[in-house]
Amino acid sequence: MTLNPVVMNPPQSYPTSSSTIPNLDSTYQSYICSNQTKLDKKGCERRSLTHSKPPYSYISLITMAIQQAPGKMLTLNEIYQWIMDLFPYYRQNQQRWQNSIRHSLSFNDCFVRVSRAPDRPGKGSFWAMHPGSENMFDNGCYLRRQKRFKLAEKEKATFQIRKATKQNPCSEKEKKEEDKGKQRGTSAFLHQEGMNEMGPEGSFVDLDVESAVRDIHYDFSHPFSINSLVEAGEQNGMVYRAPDVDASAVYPRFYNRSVLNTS
DNA sequence: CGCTAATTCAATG
DNA sequence: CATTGAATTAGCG
Repeated sequence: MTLNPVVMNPPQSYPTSSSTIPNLDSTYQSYICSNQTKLDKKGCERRSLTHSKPPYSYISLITMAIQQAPGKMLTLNEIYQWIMDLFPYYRQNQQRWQNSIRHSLSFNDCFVRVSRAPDRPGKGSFWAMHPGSENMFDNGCYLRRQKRFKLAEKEKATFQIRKATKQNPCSEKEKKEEDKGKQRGTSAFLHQEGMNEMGPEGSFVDLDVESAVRDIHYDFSHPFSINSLVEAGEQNGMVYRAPDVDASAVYPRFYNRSVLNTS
């Protein structure tokens, strides 16, 4: 899955409608631009639009969260946290959007639940990307994908990730714990079975979670990837700096909604 | 405008 | 926390 397609140069002009959002990067830049505090005609400081709704679908947000994770898998709460840390908008109405996140995780085949192995106790299971969903956003990060990633009923019923062991840390914290521990050993694997007509080899396929989940060619080192942008933001004290543009012209929908919600 | 992806409400385990 | 359904909203070709 590549959320940040081949756009080496940031757009000189920003999209004027949601239908022209080319990819995650310019989308993010535009979003940041729309969040700049402005002064209204009376010179009064208008509420910062930091809380405007991010131009990403829940599918995109979840995918980004999981991909930026060292272990390429996160627990529900870690996903919530990542989203809230990056987008202030989601610090509000948590009950509503978090329910939507849960619905997305369960409903979309691109997300697979990874149950915890005995050696990694904790609350809730992990969520990872299905290995076959890597090209979901190849045509750019749209609010809506062209096609939904859907598994055949056959595969859906038999495919599942069995366990997440310490070989698959999902956070920096756990990563450290793992480091002082040992390396290979317990089995973490993708488990597929039931395809009897495929013979012994095909009827039971074990794939290492590490290769199946972690080694998907994510490309987040791209200079304009969201991660790079986020890092840049953090280095600037989370003070997003962007060209001065008219936010309402970029994302009128988000802009207006935010204004209406101003409290 | 039509198709269908995404979001929301919410019941149930 | 996870799954599912039904109804509604809303991107995008």
